Amino acid sequence: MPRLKKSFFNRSVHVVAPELIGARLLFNGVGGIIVELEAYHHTEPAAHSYGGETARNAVMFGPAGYAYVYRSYGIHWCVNFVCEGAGSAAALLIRALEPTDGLAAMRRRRHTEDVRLLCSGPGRLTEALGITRDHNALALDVPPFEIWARKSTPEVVAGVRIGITKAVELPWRYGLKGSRFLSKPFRP
DNA sequence: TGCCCGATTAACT
DNA sequence: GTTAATCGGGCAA
Repeated sequence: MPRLKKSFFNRSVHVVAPELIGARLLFNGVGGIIVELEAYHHTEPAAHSYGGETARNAVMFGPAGYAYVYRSYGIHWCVNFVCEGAGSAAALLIRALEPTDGLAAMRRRRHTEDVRLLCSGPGRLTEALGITRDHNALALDVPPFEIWARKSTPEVVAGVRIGITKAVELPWRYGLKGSRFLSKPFRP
């Protein structure tokens, strides 16, 4: 399967999102299958880019195919894939992986043996992969990032996003149906 | 400069 | 189900 190039991300965030479910994300060789993500767009108030460009969210306003990393609750790091290209300020928050590569490194960083607790959550997966602010604005199509296209088309489900207080009704959360590695189940 | 609060998690009851 | 931890962005003063 081909490694995804920047052009892959240069489309509507809602086209890219379901195509990334089932894709493999590696960071320095550590990672797994993307099973959950959420879309954000500058036209809706839950997005960091909603209020316009600032020093923190500048990467979201740049070209597609780059990583936007931010600090969450002063404790965790979260990683997004910028989509749609300059001006759209759209991105996909990676929320959960099914761990497949570098399990030993993940267990060491996460201080747990339980494979279900390694990457099931946006803050957990960045800790497991070793992603921090140092990696903000890195390109997604060259190391340390590697993103591999999925081999088949999985069943994708959608639902409302998690942990937000604005635009709560938008069904912009995407997941791999039936995965046991989701950060939370999807409501039927 | 000060204050509020968040795209979360883990450890509680 | 509830809550502490922890800190930088964004905005009011």
